[in-house]
Amino acid sequence: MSNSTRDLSERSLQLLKTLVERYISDGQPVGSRVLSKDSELNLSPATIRNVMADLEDLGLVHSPHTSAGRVPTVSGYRLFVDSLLTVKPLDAKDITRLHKGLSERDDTSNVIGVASRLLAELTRMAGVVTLPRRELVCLRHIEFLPLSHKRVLVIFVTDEQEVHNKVIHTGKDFSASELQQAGAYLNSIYCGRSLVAVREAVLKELQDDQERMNQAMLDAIKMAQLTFESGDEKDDYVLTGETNLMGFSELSDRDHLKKLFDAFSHKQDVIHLLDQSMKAEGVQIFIGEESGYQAFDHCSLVTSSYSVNDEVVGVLGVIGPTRMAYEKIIPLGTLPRLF
Amino acid sequence: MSNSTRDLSERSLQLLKTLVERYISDGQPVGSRVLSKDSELNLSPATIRNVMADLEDLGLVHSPHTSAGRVPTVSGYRLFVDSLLTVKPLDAKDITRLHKGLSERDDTSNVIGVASRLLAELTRMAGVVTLPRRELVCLRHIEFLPLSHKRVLVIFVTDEQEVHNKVIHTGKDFSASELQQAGAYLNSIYCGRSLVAVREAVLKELQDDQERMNQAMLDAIKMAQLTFESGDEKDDYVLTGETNLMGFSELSDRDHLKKLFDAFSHKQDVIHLLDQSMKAEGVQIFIGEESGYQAFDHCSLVTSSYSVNDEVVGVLGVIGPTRMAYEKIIPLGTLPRLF
DNA sequence: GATTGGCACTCGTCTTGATGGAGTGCTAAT
DNA sequence: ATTAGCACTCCATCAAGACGAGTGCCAATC
Repeated sequence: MSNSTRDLSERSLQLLKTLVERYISDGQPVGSRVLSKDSELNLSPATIRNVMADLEDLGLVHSPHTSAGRVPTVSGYRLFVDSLLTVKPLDAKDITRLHKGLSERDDTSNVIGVASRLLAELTRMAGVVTLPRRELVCLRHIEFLPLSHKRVLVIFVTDEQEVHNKVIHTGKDFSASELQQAGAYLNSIYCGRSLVAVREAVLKELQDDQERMNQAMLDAIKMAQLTFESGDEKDDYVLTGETNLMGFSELSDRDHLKKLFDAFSHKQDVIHLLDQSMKAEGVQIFIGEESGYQAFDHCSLVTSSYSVNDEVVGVLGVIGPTRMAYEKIIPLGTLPRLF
Repeated sequence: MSNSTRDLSERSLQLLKTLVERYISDGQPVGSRVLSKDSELNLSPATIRNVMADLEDLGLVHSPHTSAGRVPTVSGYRLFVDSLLTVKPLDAKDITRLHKGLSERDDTSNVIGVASRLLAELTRMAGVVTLPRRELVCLRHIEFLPLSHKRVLVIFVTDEQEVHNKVIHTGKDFSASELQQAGAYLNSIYCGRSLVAVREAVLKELQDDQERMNQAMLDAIKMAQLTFESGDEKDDYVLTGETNLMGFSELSDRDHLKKLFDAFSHKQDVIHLLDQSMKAEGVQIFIGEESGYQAFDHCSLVTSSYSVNDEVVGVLGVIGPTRMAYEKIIPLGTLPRLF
């Protein structure tokens, strides 16, 4: 069965819309009587019951039991957000708040955290923002410090103020001044290039004839290679307001809650999910089981990617129960433009 | 009423002990019959009921209702852990696991995180470890990088491999090379001294006559002052295994859980609590309301401080329900010695 | 033919009352 | 001082019944 808009009369759609809206605001299965009064079509409950039966056949709504009202299914929500939703513009008060919050950012020097917190506060759900993907971001400064046992601490700064560090194992011990030289050398040639570009350049350098380089240069290149070798660099995200989710009755079941929070702390699944939505432009929505992860079965995730220098490098999103006020959440997808 | 050991007969203490042990393992109020069989004193349930009445008068145990068994109160637990507990030595398997985990640490280069995770895994509760207090830790390297708008990014490394960074606002814009000089200068005089010592030295320098310094030196000192000025440096901690706490029925109430997790993410209260226990040597235990924070009402916190260079710089701890197997948790207080 | 009112039916929730079990407190006997 | 016995209290569980909400279907109506 295809749930496209065409299969349904204007009236059925209208009813589905008010049903979803009503359910989102009340959280109770909605019956034919309320629907009859809520919708502007002057229809009797009986008529509405007929329509509901049709919608149920199409899998858009569902009855918890014989004599409860109807509740939207995932497909129902999907149709709703895709075709029926009337997005509300961002509240002026909220915009002010966003601007204010983001302008204070250099106070904490943590834009990502601030953005996540703002999302959580505004929506009273959970806010999540991924850190910019390292590879797409530019190298600004790199530096090495000696540790004991042939280990070297690498510190590198990307873009404006993100500081990363990593311990690498070198073949031999280096002195502080040797390392300083290496850093200076690498800075002179690789600064301003994206990490992925640096990685490629370094590899090429190592494959090319190494005759024209002296030992110090070679050591430097090797260390750079160790630093930027791919793989182990996990992307990360900042999640705030998780506790807001404990307030929602549909998530307050202990098992669900545990699964959800476990997913939050393992991070892997969440990262994967967010990664997926980074590929899509604009606002992306996963409703309930659509995410494919059991932990998110009763949750929806609304995301939007953000860019630095016209390059998509991360996503921000809001996590809440499937029963969320989509029309207020979706406009937050414009948040990235405020950066 | 003073709950000292002297007020009570050997027998009463013995009974209290078995009661607490039984309650910890079962989680059910324990009645006179089980107690009669559990304890090696051959006493009839009736006699035990008399003793229980005494213990109840002393506020050591409590009846949830007329005909349920008895449950230890906070004072009961307190007396138990202070005087009755027979601490079990650390399981050999666990020691192996700890050693293994800690030896792999430089893989992730995050000892704190690894320790916290190990605590959580071993206890199946929540593990928490504070980061070493910055002020007590030694400066190894400092460096400045220019940002836009009179802002400077400070990166400094303490001890072996902790990297910190901070943005400071300077009076004017500096060039990269000026900043490099400043860093070199500061490194030459302050390396190897503790942050608190550096702070003091810097302040003294600024108060002394500044005639003998050139402008560059003065700028460097001023930047150091901005970097290490006290106050805003919040201590922090790493908490893992929070989700384990959701499994315990006595904490699974939605409200309690929310309060608890809120406390975890606000951090402030937890930090304060951990700070308190840093002052005490050895293992410190907060049982239920003893912590003074409502969020922890049904939790206990077992902590132990750890040192670097014979100086106490942080604490590690385990958070779980008051009904926890104290005899297995407390020996983990020796964990710091394994570092 | 679409819409509506009416009616029987289903199902979940809430209340009530009965039953049984666990555990206590008290008292009298040992 | 300890114990056995007994009456009592309270909780948990279950069944039965009343109630309300909502449905599905059918026949009447527009």
